[in-house]
Amino acid sequence: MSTMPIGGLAKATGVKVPTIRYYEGIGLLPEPMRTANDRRVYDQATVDRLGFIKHARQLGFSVEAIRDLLDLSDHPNRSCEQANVLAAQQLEAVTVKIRQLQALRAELKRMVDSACRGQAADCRVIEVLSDHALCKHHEPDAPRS
Amino acid sequence: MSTMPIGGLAKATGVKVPTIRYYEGIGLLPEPMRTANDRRVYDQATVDRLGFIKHARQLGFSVEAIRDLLDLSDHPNRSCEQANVLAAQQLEAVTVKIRQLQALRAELKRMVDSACRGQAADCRVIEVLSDHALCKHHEPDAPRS
DNA sequence: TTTGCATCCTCTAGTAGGTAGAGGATCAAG
DNA sequence: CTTGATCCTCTACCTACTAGAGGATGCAAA
Repeated sequence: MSTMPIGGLAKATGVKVPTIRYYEGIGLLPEPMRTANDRRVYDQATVDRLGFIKHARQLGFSVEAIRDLLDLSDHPNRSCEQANVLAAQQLEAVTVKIRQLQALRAELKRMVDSACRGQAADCRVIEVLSDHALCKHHEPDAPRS
Repeated sequence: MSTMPIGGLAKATGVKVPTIRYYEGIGLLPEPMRTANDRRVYDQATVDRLGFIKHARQLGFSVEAIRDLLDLSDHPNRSCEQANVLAAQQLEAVTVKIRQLQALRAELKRMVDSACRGQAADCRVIEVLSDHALCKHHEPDAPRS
């Protein structure tokens, strides 16, 4: 009943077909059963697992972190200490990134607000980019995208 | 006087040596003069140009956008209209990303705040990840890191 | 002068997290 | 029975770099 081909799993979860195969390749999803003609067959458990993965990716967890979280989810009698640690780390990482982006946004906003209508020679945007001293954020690191 | 080898340029700008060669390879930096022994020699103009690139990267501009911005910077009599557009686009992209990350942070915070001390079976973190319905953000797209 | 370490060169491959396409087999509907 | 959608594997591409191999050179101390 609730068995489906890879396209069905894709529709059920909103994860693209090549991405599903990719997750299988890197071991996030187990190798599924196959039909006589080598087509993958999935069940509801895989829908749930892939939903978990998708949600975690949306929250910005790395594939490696997800591997650990799935492992915990697969072994409910283990301590969930590590899940807490991973979540806290991710929260911290997101908080830091927001701060970086806000500094960045402030500088971009100043650039945009003073945008000129003339030639590049007088362009504030170009000028600010040319002279780091003109801007107020002096972060040591670029916000890693 | 102000000519220097690639390591000097790296020190002067804070951009790593392999990254400088990479920028040359993709055409962001012009091919520099060479000594008799094939070593790259840079001048102050390149320091400035690389500073421009670094700053723009810190602001999150893509290499392609930087290519356009450098092109404008190289032709000061062109209209800077496009620089304004690029800056505005980048501002918009950063604004959107901040909003996404804030929604995400809220959900992570809820997860972390309700962290349990027990076994994975009862873990809120695992549970929330397993069931998207438990969370309040229903963004269609993942925040593209 | 020799030793030895830092710096330079080119080239290839790896990173994360996928996406895109080639080339071919198979399924399901009309 | 044919047509179009879906499936298969495999390789290559994406961004923006980073790491390392393998070898040549520069510069300073002993």
